[in-house]
This record gives sequence, structure tokens and C-alpha cells, in this order.
Amino acid sequence: MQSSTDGNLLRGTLDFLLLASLEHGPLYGLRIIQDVQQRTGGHFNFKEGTLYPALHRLEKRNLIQGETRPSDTGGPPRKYYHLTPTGQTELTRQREEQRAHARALRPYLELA
Amino acid sequence: MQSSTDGNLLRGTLDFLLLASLEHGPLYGLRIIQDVQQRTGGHFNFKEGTLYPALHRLEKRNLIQGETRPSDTGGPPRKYYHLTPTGQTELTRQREEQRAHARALRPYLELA
DNA sequence: CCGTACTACTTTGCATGACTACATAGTGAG
DNA sequence: CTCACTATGTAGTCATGCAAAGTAGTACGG
Repeated sequence: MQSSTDGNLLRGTLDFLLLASLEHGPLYGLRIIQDVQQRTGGHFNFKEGTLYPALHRLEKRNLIQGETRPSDTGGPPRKYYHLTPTGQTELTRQREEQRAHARALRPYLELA
Repeated sequence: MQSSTDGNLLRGTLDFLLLASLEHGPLYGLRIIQDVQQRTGGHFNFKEGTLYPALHRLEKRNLIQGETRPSDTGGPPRKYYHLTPTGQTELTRQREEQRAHARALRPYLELA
């Protein structure tokens, strides 16, 4: 499991997080996990069994594309993923969807 | 399907919406759907096949409790659900969880 | 070389839960 | 009796997050 989130809350957000992580340049798998952890103050920390299937899913949908490169710090080669044009479009769409979701939820979060 | 939301986004939010709907007094199933629709400006509108199993799930966890009452407008009897003390506690917990989720997501929603 | 450690990616199997579609039933009108 | 409307219920399907285990590549100590 992850530290802070119920798995159900990650659903429908994971793909968005991955796409958004690649928005400013290619990253490889394990690096994405660290990236998301940092940017969310440790809130999201999923494991490889969550990450890699998701990446493959996105690649199959042609939203991202992977490219294997040798590691520069020693270690096995890394698979760097970058957004495709379709992926960028989808990211924009999902960002708006996330915003709408947050907006719709707001009345339920205020007050007790 | 629903109009605005991807089903995955509803996951982990549905139970919270239901609990929150009952916070200010008992409601019956179909009425909850209308209630949520209204309070979210039509964003969430799930169907009976989504609602009832969720209600049963919550009742099995003793977070809500149902009570059948005759309809006051004609029609079949209605099952009014109300929060149990445990349910109220759980609602508070989930509300904080939702807030944390929204907070963690914020950096990804800003800017392009 | 060999064993160990670390990094990186992959896969299997499972459990959860939203959705579609359909089923059941109470009530009142005509 | 039949039709329409309301209300609750459920079976089957599908997507997907997760734990756990496996496979490699690289470097280093001996």
C-alpha cells in the first residue's frame, strides 16, 4: 500500500499524475515515483507494481512513448518516457477534469 | 455512465458523498442521488446500480443504518438511511482524507 | 571470477468497486 | 387490469491498484 492514500483515491488520478510528470521532459519509471512523492509532500507513494502496468497502459494508448537509454550512474538501462502530442492533449483534458472534480467536491469539504 | 465524471474518479469519493449526504438528516436512495446532483451542479450523477450496492456496503460496515418507511407521496416504501456514530467518525476521517488529496494534487492543477 | 548489493524493469494473481442492464414490487389512475 | 411512475435490488462485466516475486544489468570486495 501507500502511506497516505486509500487506493481508491488514486484511481483516475494515477494516469494524470504520470502524464503530468512527463510534461516537462522525459523521465524513467523509478524517477517518476520519486518525482511524484516530492511534489506531493510524500502523499502519493505507489510501488512498481502500480507504476509499470500504468506506464504500459499509457504507452499502449499512444499517450506516452518509451526509449531505453543506458544509465549514467551505473546500473541497468532505463526506459525514459516522453509525452506524445496525443498525450499532451489528453493531459490537458484530464487536468480540466481534475479541476472540475475538485470544484464539485468543494461544498462537501467545507465546514463540518 | 454519468455525465461528467470518469468512473475512476468517483471511486474513493462515492462513499464519502453518501456519508456526507446523510450528515444533516436521513435520506432515502433516489433522494440521495438528486441531492448530490444538485449540490455538485450536476457534476455527479450516478445510477441506481452504483448507489444501492454502495449503500449496502456502508450499512454492512455499520456506518449507516436503514429504516423502511411508507412513502408520503404515494409509491413504494422508501428506505431512509441515517449515519451511525461510527459513520459520523468515518465521515470526519474521510473528509480530512479528501482535503489532503486535494491539497496534494494542487501543484499539478496549477499552470499549464 | 564469485558473491553481494543496488538499481531498474516486468509479471502474476487477486480484490475491489463502478457500470450496464435487467428484475421485482408498491401505488394510483383510467 | 393495465399502464406509468417510483423505488429498491442484483448479476455479470471490466478496469485497475497492489503485493509479491522474478529477471537483469552494473559495480565492488575478496
